[in-house]
Amino acid sequence: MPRYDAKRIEAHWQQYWETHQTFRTEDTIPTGEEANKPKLYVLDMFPYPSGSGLHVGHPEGYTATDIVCRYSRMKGMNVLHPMGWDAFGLPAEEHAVKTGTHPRETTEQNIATFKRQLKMLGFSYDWERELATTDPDYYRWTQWIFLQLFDTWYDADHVWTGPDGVERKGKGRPISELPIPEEILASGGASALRVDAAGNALGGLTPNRSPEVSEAIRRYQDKHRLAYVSEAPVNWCPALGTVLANEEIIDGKSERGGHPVVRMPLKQWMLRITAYADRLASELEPLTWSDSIKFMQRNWIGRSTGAEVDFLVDTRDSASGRASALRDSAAGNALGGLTPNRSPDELVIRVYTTRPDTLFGVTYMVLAPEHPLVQKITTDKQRAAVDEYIRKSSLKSDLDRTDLAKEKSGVFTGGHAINPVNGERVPVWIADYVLISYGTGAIMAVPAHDERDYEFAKTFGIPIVQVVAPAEGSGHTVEIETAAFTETGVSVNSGTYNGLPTADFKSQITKDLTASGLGKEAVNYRLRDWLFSRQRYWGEPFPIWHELDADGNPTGLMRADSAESLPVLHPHMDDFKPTGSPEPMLAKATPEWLYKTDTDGVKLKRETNSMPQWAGSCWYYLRFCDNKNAETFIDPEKEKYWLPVDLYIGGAEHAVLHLLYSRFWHKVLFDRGHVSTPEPFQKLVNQGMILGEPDENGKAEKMSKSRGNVVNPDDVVKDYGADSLRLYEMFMGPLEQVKPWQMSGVEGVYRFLGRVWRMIVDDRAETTTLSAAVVDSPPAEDQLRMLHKTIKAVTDDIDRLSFNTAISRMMEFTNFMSGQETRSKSVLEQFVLLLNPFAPHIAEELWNTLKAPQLELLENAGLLKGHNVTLTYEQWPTYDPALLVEDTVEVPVQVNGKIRAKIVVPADLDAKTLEAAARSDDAVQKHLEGKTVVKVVAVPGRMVNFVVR
RNA sequence: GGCCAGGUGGCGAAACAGGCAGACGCACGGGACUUAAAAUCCCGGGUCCCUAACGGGACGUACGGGUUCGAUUCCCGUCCUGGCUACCA
Repeated sequence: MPRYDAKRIEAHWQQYWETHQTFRTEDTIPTGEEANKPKLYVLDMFPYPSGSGLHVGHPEGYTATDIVCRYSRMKGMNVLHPMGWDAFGLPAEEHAVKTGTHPRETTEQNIATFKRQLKMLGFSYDWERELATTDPDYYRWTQWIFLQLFDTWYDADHVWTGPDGVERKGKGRPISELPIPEEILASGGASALRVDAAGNALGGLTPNRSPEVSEAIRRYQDKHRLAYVSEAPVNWCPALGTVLANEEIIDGKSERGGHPVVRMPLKQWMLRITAYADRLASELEPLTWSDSIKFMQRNWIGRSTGAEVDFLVDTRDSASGRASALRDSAAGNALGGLTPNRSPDELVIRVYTTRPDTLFGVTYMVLAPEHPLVQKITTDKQRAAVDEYIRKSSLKSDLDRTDLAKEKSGVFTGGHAINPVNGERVPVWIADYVLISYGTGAIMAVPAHDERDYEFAKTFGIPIVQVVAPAEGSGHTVEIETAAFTETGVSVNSGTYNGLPTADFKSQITKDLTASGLGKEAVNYRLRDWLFSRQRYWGEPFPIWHELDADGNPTGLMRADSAESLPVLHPHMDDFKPTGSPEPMLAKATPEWLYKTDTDGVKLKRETNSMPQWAGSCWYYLRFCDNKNAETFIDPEKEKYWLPVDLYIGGAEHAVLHLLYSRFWHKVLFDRGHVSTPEPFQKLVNQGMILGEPDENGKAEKMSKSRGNVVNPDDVVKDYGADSLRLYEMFMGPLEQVKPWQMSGVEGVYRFLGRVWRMIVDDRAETTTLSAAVVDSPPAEDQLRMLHKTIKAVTDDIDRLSFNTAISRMMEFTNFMSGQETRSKSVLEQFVLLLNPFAPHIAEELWNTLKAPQLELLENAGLLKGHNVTLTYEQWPTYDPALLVEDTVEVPVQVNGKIRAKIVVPADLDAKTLEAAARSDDAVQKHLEGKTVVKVVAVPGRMVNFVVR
């Protein structure tokens, strides 16, 4: 009993918190007195409950948020601090393939383990709000949000003012409000059919419209939805049995497991995140996120501005041998004399460039091997070589393609195109350094001013024409024989444009191209639409049906499940083995699950893809505010009260994926009026990774099973207790920094807690009683001053999430106080309150020991209630600034910047007197002897510096 | 290659606004208590030099320059480490 017994104390208080629901946040929005409390929503990135249990990396962020929450409760805030499980995902399904255990069973076991471990660490979560993305009550609403995406199109020109009062351009609107082009409305033969598309929720169908027109409208709408089906080359991973998003592929291999990935065309669900690219980039600005994360997001979105330029194909050497459409006058005029109203059989290569000012330097063009024009412009002579190149590059995985990055490859198609600015005939090549998925899939190559083009031109002996010269005084030099010049400058060899600075040239040529119909300003994004379907079992089924014709073939038309019919549950399955083909797992479901006939007699087949793991994590922070609501995904009042998340802490590995997807969904919900804030996470902090224990060379590596350096929180808690683990993880160093684990450091904070214990408790007594040194009398002045210094330091440190320094200040307090023969009880009580956010179990125990007489009185009077016992809702200590002022200070005295003496003077001594005091010091005089003082700098209370010669 | 973050004792680190570099902790050394050990408590410490000692001096925050009375802190250049990204036209 007398010794600091972490195990007993922690078990007792965890039990207490549980039975008294100490950390329960009221489900209703506070009213009356309570409404004056500021709200604080503090969120952890919820974990994937893996089979291996909690890792010491998890409690790092969780402890940080827990400190903020416990501190804020004591500051009188209404705190929301929930926890849940990102529980869909491949490992549970892979386990099912191996053992036949249903993924739900594995998932539930893993959740139980995680929950036990988190409770063991004493985090102050409101467990009433627990949720798992795999709960039907949860994914019902994931499916519902998908239907919102399915029901939304992006109106890029719509100018509107959101509930936040900010004017925006571009809005997600109901698909029923999508304007239908006249030619579609007229396509059914019925002339001038007037349609009020806005009036109809379901596909804009009106009874007086011909079936052909209705179908055309539906197909048109389907092309504009934020959730749409597209057939495109995607990343198929045979080992995982699923397609993967670009974001999930690293160096041509799957991020999970490192399996090879091949590209093949497949029909897949896509989410139109590119529509929100601009807003996702620009609305990042006001958020309190680290610059590096903002930068990574902006980079991922990769907005660039430039121009699209049309190059007419010179058909005289095309394989088809068609009559030339090229006017021979082409070369005559500045802009090639090409007229905008071209004949339909002319072939045009449209390129995207950020440097339209280098158009005069184009010496060849490149199409991506997959470009649709390749076949048309390839000459018979080159056909064999071109086909061979296409075949080879299609076989290459992305990995091979990047591996070969150093060596440029490509083949001449035999075709030529006409440079619109000077009418020159330029050869057209294909090469895999041009990607079909970016820009137009074709480039104009300017070897003189682009490194990649330069390298390619050198490899294949293509001419290099310099059209930009360094601006005068820029300090740049050009040696076009050895390297490309990629800087901006002044144009040369560019006809009438000569002498223009790059920026001016860009805007001028873009204007001229636009005027002649040969080009236009264009914006491009690195960001691609989000591939949203997977072929696995353990993910959310899509709430979508495909219409079948009389023969049972899909017509390409779709129907959505009604919101009321959700959730779409998983079918029962015994066999979880991947099909080995891109055929989804759910296609193996029973016919009852797969097929139905709708009320209008149309046969329907279920969508058998499932959603990716990102889906559930895109909106969980919303559901925490109202996790039991059966009517809607979140009550609008609760959403308004709790959102946005005030502090979000998690690993930097989610810098672009989860955090971008989540923001995208949130913006769609915002546009559709379901949430009131444009952004979900106001402040974001990334904790640094915890590395393994350093080896004998002092080198620390990432924890991993294969290195055998994984630290299990269970073991640490067993040996030292949860308070020590929490304290150590915060004491290691700054939260955001990468730092190595050192078990001896845990020992150190454990010793500190022992000192705190003995500072207050008599560790030789039979029961937990106060140390004889603790006296119930007014504190001595130095104790009081130490306390107030500590209160200020700890408070300031928590406010800036500097937990390591907060702990060291509490250590200083303890070192000082332990040395005092009598310790004021009131001072110790205040200190225990400061300790509480960091080491809550021992703090509760000490608080109750210090408060025992008062508590006993209350108990005898029958007034003892839960919140009288726990210190959770005690007021956070405040400090008196007057007590922090020292009477005297030690001031360093420098001579020529070198410290020669330290003098003790009254703290408020003015500069003149301070200088005199410094000058009279013996050591200073010695250094001033025989020298001339040219200048004296005296800063009251800080320092004195004599400048001598 | 590009971008971001960082480089301070044997180690993790601190110095928040240009003003005493190394708080706090670990490891280490010495001492007390003990039959002994553990636990606990006390003391010590950047490096080098001078001194028997008290004490004193020089150097020191990756490296080289600069601004300043004064630089770990600001500026320029170089090197190294970690992270992200990678033919995005």
